[in-house]
Amino acid sequence: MDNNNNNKNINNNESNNNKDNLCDIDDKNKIDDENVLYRLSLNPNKGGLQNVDKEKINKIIYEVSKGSAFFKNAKEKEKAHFEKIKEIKKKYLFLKNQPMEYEKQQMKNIMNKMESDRDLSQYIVHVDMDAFYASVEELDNPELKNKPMAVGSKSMLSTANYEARKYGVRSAMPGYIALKLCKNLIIVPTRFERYHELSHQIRNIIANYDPDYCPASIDEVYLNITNFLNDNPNYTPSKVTEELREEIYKQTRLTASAGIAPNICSDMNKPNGQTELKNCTDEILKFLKDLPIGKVSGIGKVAEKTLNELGIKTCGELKENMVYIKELFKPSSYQFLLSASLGLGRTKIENKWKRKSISVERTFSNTSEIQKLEDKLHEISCKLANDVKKENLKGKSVTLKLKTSSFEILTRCLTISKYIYQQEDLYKVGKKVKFIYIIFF
DNA sequence: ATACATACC
DNA sequence: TACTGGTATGTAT
Repeated sequence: MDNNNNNKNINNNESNNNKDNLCDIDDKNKIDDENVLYRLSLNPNKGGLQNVDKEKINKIIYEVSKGSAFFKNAKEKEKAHFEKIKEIKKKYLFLKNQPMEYEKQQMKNIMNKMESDRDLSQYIVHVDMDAFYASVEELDNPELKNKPMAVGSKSMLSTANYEARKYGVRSAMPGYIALKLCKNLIIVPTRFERYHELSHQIRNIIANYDPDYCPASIDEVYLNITNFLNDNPNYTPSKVTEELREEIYKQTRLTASAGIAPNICSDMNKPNGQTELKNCTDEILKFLKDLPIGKVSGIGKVAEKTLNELGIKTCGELKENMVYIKELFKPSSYQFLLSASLGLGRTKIENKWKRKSISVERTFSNTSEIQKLEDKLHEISCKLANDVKKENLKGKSVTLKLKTSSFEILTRCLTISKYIYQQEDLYKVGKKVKFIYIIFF
């Protein structure tokens, strides 16, 4: 959903006060609140909120959050990450002083090989609905259209309409903070059934262009229009995409944005409307050169910061530094970053999704009363048994997750010898999962 | 196999 | 008053 969009837009422009100077390791021994705010996507320096009084908004957000347990927890995590970064930086400085001639040549070979394997034959489109939940609510209640409105609750918002965004309200923001920013904000509760209904409708339209489309979330789909283009030679990729978006609008009165690219690097960024990246290596590399790494799907706040601290801010810089990345990161991270730096994604769209887990979680007010906790366990085991039954599933590994009042997450897992699916069994195993241990230690 | 962190929407 | 909920994957032990 647009969660991601908002976060990704808050990217690092010139605002980084760390100067990514590799010699200032010791100066940066302290974690200031600004770092924590960035971790929470609330960095006062970063934008993403056009035409708004950023300073005022960020001040309000900071004032509301700073003393909270939530903020403290984030600060602890930030500290831990900072220690990790220090280690990586040390190694990096060492490597920078090595000639690395052999490794550099090797990296060139690897990249050349990957470049020659690049598949430019496919046209992949990524379709993403605009402010989906909020747009659906406006659709069903047009009175909301010109008023600041968000979908969710006082605890958490899923998405906000554009009117609300003017005030700095956005997805993944607690509703009570949003209300501080915009006291007239209307908060509408979620209606998942309705969103799913429309999601279905939209997918049916998309199926006309690629019956093997792949849903990425409730409001996002990948499709391969190569066959459609072959069957309809009078179309261009952007014409297909335009028509597809128009068709969605005609049938649902909802708008969508889309990216067109030769592989799934189209999930790198999604501005409004549609953007086409031509099936041409030079175009791709040009596009990537100045693309902030944080825009890459799969690089979140933490990885972005780690790389930024190494002086790597764009995919172009990432590509130049891959020799070092190979040494500094674990193999799978290295592989991922290498592909990202070259703008290589999957060229095939697989929609044979198989679920690997199913879960239910609920947040409740602080308590250490054993009875209340057991009641909660009962409640979630009922919901879980219900969901499991609906999908005709069974499993033999049960994980219990507990969030403390200080926002620490504890998990304990128990794998048993036979598959279970009934509520009573789920509850029993849930209780066995070192439950007492979690609570008291 | 288990615990925890990160990422995405 | 109040910072979600669901799924996947990576990393460390």
